[in-house]
Amino acid sequence: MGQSRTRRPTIIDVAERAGVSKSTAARALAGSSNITDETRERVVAAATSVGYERNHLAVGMRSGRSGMLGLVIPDIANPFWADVARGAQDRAARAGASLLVFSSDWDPKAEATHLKTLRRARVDGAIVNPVSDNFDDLDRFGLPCVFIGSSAERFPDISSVGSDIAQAVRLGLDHLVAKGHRAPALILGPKSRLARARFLRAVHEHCIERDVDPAILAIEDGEYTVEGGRQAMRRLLDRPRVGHLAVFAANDLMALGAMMAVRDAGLDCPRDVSILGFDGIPSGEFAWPGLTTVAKPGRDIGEKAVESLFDEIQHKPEHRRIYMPCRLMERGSLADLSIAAPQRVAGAGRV
Amino acid sequence: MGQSRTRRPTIIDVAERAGVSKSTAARALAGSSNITDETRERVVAAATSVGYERNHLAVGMRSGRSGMLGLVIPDIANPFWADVARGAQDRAARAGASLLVFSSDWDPKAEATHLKTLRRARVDGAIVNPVSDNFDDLDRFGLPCVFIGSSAERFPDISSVGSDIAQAVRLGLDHLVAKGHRAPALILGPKSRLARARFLRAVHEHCIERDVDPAILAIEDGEYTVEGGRQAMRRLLDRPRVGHLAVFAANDLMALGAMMAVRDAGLDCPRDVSILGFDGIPSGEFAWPGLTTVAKPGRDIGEKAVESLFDEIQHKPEHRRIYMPCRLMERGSLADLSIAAPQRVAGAGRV
DNA sequence: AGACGTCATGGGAACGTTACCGCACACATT
DNA sequence: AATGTGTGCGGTAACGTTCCCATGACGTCT
Repeated sequence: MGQSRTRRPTIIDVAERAGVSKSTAARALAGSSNITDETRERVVAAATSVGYERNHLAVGMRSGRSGMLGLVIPDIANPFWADVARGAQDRAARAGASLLVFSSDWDPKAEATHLKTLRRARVDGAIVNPVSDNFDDLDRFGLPCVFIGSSAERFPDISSVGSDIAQAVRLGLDHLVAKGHRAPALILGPKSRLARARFLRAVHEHCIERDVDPAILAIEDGEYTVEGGRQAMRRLLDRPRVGHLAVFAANDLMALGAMMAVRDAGLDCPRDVSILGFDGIPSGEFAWPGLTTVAKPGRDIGEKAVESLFDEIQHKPEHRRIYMPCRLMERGSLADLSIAAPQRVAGAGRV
Repeated sequence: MGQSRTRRPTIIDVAERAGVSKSTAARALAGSSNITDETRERVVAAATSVGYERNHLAVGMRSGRSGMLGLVIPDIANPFWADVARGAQDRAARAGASLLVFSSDWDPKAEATHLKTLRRARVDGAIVNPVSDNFDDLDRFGLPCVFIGSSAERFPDISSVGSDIAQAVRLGLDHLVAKGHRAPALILGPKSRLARARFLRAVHEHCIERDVDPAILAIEDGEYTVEGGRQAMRRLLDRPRVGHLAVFAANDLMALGAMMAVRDAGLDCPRDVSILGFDGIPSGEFAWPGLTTVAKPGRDIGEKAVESLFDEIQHKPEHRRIYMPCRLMERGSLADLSIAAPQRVAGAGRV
């Protein structure tokens, strides 16, 4: 209460109170080496009685390990990345480490600044969703690093954790086929993003396995936003088509935007148009109809990234590249053509 | 590239390269005191040439200031808290500080653990959404602290930042009245939560000012979740009523749950039931109809909390208690009875 | 019984930084 | 010419911890 402004007790205070040297006190508190039980108990008692708490700054300076990890993601306010952060945080806490979180806003300059801050703070390592193409600085100072997200593929030398896009796309397309949609239209992200290419490649592979010509698939691009999805869907609806339209969007926000565009056009989802999303953000649950989507394991990615980073810090790079499996969240945005009317299958795919 | 495993350069390396003592090097790098321009330039050149970066751990140990702040919130994966975290993070970064984020999951034990970790990490101060009623430990070690959220009111001695519930409720009720709903039903949180009492008190005051008897308002409780709101709405719909029903939910998730319950009952929002939320989470935008809500300024709260914490750290407690204004986000979940049919006003409120 | 190993403990250095003090020199003042 | 004043710089201590080595006591083996 009143003694707020006094100095925090150090190990020397503990040692004095226990009547031993600081070396002995340190040993007793560390728990391990040669110490009489009696001495250890006395030191521990002294420590709790003065309210001693080990100074991690000093430990870090002495040992070269700060016990802190850095996390640089585009935006902590984005639900997916918040989920990643949560997973990373929990995993780090379980190992007694703390997490320094920074948002780069997809800005390479901000990213560089944050990385500099992390190095100055002497974090033991960093997890980064890379925006910039240039990571010389990271290499130069030897900051152990693990990348997350699709863009990590640009850096083959660095360990990374991401979602298994191939498996996710397969999951989504299999589900579409099961519901009677053989050749869905695609709403993809901007051509500049690497994630787009990976997504498209996975779709192609799947189509070829199923003897569907990938070329017949309708494709529209847009920004990875609600508005981007809305506009892409609008263009899709403007195209000539027969029967039911199924759409696979590369991102939940786009899928939700697409849903809005369907409504704007006076059509009904899922009666006239089926929509499948990709991400698994909570908002999809509240849309009407609920958005069926392929959910990325954000939290698991965060956890695995931390584990991978620990390996990296200890110089045992067992796994260079980890892909986490996604799972399907079935809600109401897909019509089931296989039961209701098995004869009239997806628009462009047949006839 | 190859020189990864070499020791990071210290100020001594800089000093040697510049041909000065480390004191001089430190002075030159600090920028301030008596130094020839020529010497300073030489030191700065040496620093950049060896890639020197000041070790914050050492600085922290020497100065007693770690340059880090702690943030303990219920859940970083909750959109509102993520928004708070984002604001705090940005504000801290602007001041050259880093933020350590922890999620307590509304668990007092986890909260205590996180606070202990923060003290050990020697953060300069902490921002906490308090779960526990017992903060003796905080006082005892004199960790500068700022509280956020409604529950902060339990601790009158500690600075706090929160949303202005009274103003928010007034905003919501005024809007309801403007749309022709004089006496809305309320969906509130559990009786144990302080936020509930504050919300209800604000409603009462507003009603009395408007000559409406608060006792006539229908009230249902529930957990602050989608399911809680759904069940509360179900009970509300089971009650006898006349005409249009308007509902003010104390939380957006509950409001979305209520919306689902309306749909489950075969009714239409906003035709049969109007729903007003409170929080401003992004999901409200994607619901159908879009959720009209009173939005809390999460980001601003985070920023203000950091500023307040800086004041606290420097022992100038100018403002002990800050309430941030909320704003109305109008979307589609409220029927406008004032135009369409001004004669048949809200159910229980009249006649 | 003497040499040696084991074990609990104490003393000191080191991590990288900054604050303080002191020294030497230049210049202005009496 | 002797004294004060200011300025640029170097030396050293200190922050709190851990690690290494030295010391002394005790027990064991030949």
